[in-house]
Amino acid sequence: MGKRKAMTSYRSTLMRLLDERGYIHQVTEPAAFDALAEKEIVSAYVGFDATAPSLHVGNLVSIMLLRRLQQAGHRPIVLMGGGTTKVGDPSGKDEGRKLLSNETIDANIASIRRVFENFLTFGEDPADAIMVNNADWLDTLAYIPFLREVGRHFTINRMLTFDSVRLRLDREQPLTFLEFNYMILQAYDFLELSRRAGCHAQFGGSDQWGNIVNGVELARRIDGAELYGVTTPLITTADGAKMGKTAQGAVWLSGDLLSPYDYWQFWRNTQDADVGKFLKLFTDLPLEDIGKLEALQGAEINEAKIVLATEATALLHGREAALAAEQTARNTFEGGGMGEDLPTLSIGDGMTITHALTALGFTPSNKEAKRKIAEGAVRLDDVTVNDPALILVPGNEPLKLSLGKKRHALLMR
RNA sequence: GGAGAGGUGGCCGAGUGGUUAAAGGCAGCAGACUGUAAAUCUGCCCGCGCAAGCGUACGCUGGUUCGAAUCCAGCCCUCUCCA
Repeated sequence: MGKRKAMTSYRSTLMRLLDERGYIHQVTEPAAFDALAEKEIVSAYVGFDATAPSLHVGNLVSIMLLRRLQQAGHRPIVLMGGGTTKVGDPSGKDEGRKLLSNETIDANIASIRRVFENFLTFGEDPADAIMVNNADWLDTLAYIPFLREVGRHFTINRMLTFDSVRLRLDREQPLTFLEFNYMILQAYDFLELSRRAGCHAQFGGSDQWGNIVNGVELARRIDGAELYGVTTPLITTADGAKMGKTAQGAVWLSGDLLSPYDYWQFWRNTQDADVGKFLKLFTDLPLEDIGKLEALQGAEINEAKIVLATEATALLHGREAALAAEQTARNTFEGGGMGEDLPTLSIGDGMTITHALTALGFTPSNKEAKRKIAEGAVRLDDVTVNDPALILVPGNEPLKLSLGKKRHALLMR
């Protein structure tokens, strides 16, 4: 069963790479999987649910894990959860979320899949990534045959002990039979991918350990297949919070939902204590370079954060966009000036400062904008504004509107 | 189907007729200090409006009352135990 990463010396390129960069939390059979990865091209998958039109940084560890897999010469499989999303993962959530329509799920998948093209190479070669959708096999399952083939391998006794389920029961919150089936379907996915695509392993976050082990056991019982599971540590910030929240909400990977500049800023604001860890996980920089960067002390660590921000942004949005974001940030924060990558707002012939702040998304409401002005947090071209009724009039040069130290925008006609 | 408990702002959770836009905590935002860090301290934290003011809000719908999150009725939903 689950062993902590007891092994100190993996032999395969893959496992060494994963281990030294901090991706490994638990492995089902470390020695056997290590040996497999040394001897042949391994296919491994990560499942992604389609509950939103974009993935977010919380998914990034898994995505990077697939990237490492490919870098080590193996084959990543991206599983889109078109089928499982219709059921809903009960873990973590307090209550079952509202059911998404099939149309929404399909649209989400279409929107999500583009992100992977930035991190993985898809194609026909042995180590090229492929993408599959579990709706392809889940949607058409026949209930009774499925129960007889798969359902009989699951005991309720054991299912009730899983965190995702127990949490709900302990808190006396509802758990529907629909959601209760999620773990069975996910286990079945693993079996199905083993059969269809010769998949050897499943990766996932540490919260997926139970689900992954279920799949491993199911495939062994039904097919006698030897499958493996690897989980990543839950990535938290140094003070224990789950990473991935900003003022505007989740840190989306889609550029439509979060601009490259804002994405760059997210990484730039990393805590000191996390810089090394993040560089290893979220950039391709060699470990020697990372070692030097994380050794920087005091204010110098900011240079390491800039490298982190630029490298991480380059992976997702391309180097050009990353460098543009970096340049804008340098101009804005270090030069007291501005940069063209800042968010812009067209104010037409004039607009009150309150409305401009809200239109930019800096404040959630006009009321909040007024509060911020009253608090002295709002500046126009670096001069504090006191009048919430101030009307902004466009000039020849764009005006720089700032909220707090971090959020800046350009206003133009 | 029966008995009991319960549904309050992003979350947790007080509140049982007016002083309640609703205690407290968490999360969040801003200010000070800094390094676009952490920690700490301070302020803010439903919306619209320049403002006066207005509008929404305590599961839903009606009712009682000058006045309801608070009382009454019906309904919906959840949990626990029983069948």
